[in-house]
Amino acid sequence: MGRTSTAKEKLITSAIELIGNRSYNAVGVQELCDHSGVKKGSFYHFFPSKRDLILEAIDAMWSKFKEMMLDPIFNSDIKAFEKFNVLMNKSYEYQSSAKECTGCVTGCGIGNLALELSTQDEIIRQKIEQIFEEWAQYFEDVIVDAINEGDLSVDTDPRSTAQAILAYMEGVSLMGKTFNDPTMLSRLGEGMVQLCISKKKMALEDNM
Amino acid sequence: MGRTSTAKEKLITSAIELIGNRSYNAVGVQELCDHSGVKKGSFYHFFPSKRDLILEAIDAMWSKFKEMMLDPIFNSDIKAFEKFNVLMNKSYEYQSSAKECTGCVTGCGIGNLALELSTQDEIIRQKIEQIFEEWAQYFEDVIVDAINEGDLSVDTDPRSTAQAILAYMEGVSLMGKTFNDPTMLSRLGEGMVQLCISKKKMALEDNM
DNA sequence: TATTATCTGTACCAACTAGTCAACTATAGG
DNA sequence: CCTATAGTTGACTAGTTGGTACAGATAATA
Repeated sequence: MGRTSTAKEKLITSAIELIGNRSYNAVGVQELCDHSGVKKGSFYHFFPSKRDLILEAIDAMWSKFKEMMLDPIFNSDIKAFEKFNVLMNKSYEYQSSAKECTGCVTGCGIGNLALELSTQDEIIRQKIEQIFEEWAQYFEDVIVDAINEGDLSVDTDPRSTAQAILAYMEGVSLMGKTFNDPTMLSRLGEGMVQLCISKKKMALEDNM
Repeated sequence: MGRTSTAKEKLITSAIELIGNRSYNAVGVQELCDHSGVKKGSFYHFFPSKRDLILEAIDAMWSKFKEMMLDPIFNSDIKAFEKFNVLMNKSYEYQSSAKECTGCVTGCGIGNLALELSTQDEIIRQKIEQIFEEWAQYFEDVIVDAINEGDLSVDTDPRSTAQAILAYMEGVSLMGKTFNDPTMLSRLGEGMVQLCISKKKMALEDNM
């Protein structure tokens, strides 16, 4: 019964694109509507508020990121350790094409929203916190694998190492965006592996 | 001649506080004026636009950060390597008190603005790029020292290592803000040192 | 084909936005 | 003490913001 519509999907897509390129507060409801060819009445038919749109857009971004980046890499049979490098390379390619397309390195859409909104909207903060937790879990699993394969010291703390790598990725994205230079991602990408070295191993090394 | 005024300083201080806690676009000129007890007319007497205020506020933030954090640490005679840990600890303390005071980990004020405005305002982007360049220089000098003191392999690339450490700091701040948990800074702080280990040394280690 | 839930278009709103302006006041320096 | 100058004030604008109201259009189903 009733009619069907693609307005909701179009609005979410536009939100990811426009807000991803600028910021949540810099993009208005009207612009979102114009860009997706949807009238305001439809906007508020599907979303109680702009905030509800961004909430759904964040979910969509995360799903897309998992589907296109994390799952293909982390479910593959690449050597555990190498997965981080592959992820960084894919990120580099993504930011490169973003720059060619829009003139700007846009960084990590989720990280951008995290910094903009964490102190202003507790629900959004919690949502992104949960995403980061899930994201770090991908890394943690790989680190555990690497330990089991003997590529990483048994003294490595998988959880905090995973968080450190995620922090580093976000930091590198931030630098890439600030310098508007995608090569930052590939040049600094190597650091990810270094974050895996445990302190114990470093101590051993000191005595070499 | 004419009268004197503290309005300009008060506005800059308020901008650092309010925009630092929320975001550039989330804080209006009126609120800035109310918070600093300055009338709008005076605002536009001192600043041609809101954007000009943030430009000066960024300079003030950076000066204050250098004066209170970077200079005391990096001009001290602490062992080169240890300086990174001291910086992270001081950052942890700063974010802890921010949380006790406002309820929120605010992260790095400069990094926050970088992500919010880099794609929207080229001048601001360049300003922050330059700040990051200067900031990384502090790190680079220390790394060169550490190499000379024999604490770091001669194969270490000081410049890209310095950038990696800065990226990591910014990423850890982002995580701390997203999790609203200052202890993130101290727990992940150790990773800074690991980023200094050169690949050559890692290769040696692999053959152990 | 009629029904009915679903969706769309338009006109609207109050609140807020950054920014303007001219009249006013205080004071530093001669 | 004067006065040029720097700073203050509050009322004002024009445009935008997120959000609302609701009549009318549309199409999936029965």
